[in-house]
Amino acid sequence: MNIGDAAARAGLPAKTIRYYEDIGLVSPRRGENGYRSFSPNDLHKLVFLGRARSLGFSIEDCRSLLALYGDENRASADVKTLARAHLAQISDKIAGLQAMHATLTDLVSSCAGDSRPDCPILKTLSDR
Amino acid sequence: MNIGDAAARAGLPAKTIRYYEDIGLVSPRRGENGYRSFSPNDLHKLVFLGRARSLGFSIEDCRSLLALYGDENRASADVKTLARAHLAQISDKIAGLQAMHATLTDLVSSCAGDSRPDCPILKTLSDR
DNA sequence: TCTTGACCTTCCCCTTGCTGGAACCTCCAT
DNA sequence: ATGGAGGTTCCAGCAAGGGGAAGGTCAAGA
Repeated sequence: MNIGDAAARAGLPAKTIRYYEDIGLVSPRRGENGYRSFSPNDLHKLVFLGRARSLGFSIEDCRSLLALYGDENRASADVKTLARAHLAQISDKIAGLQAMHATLTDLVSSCAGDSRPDCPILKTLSDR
Repeated sequence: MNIGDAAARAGLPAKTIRYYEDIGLVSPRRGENGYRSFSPNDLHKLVFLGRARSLGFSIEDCRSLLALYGDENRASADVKTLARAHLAQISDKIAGLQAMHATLTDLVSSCAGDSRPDCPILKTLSDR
């Protein structure tokens, strides 16, 4: 299967797949013509990667997850640890964003939003 | 005031301040020796930038905010519009992260996390 | 057979918002 | 005069790809 089909089936841009090959996440064979040839297993990996990425796992996490997936003797504890660490990062991000959101919501609601220059948003940002 | 003092007072790394000068957000004068010399107004801008950045505004948003701040004839509506757009982006990000969080929480809680290889997390990622 | 258009290849630069480091200059205190 | 703590520039790199150029290949239609 050529990269275009693999991309369509995996739901990933071809560019992304090439990048994944570049960094060693997948290693499709090459045909006589130099085209990448994706096996069902390669495709499967790509789908796996797409899902892991859509859950916010970093590329390095994905590399670890793929390794664990391929390891018959893995301990599910290792997967769980990785996922929990990621979960904690997500929580942190959410908390940070919610703090921003709260502050900004206050500021926005206190701003008249008319043609006059007075603006509590700018005032807050520039306050001494 | 030299960059080190400006950095300490603004709560920004010196590197960041040099970067901000590079992209035209601040324009401190230069002394005879080539050192940057920050005026109180420059410092004020840096503090402004630090706060805006900490609220998640992009550099380009910061540029606009600074321009609005310096414009006596601004309409507060323009500031509000900018802030609201940013708020919407934050909301989107939060929603995305919360969806990830929910999914991952489910997966994590369903994983035994022991020494056996069976793992619903990997199973979900690799499911056909 | 020729050509056209879709697909593939590599390559390098661009993005965001900095951060680290190398090589070098300047200032102040001893 | 010398040492160390500042400052300066420039270059490289991070995540995770995206854009686009220059060129090779393949399959179908005239």
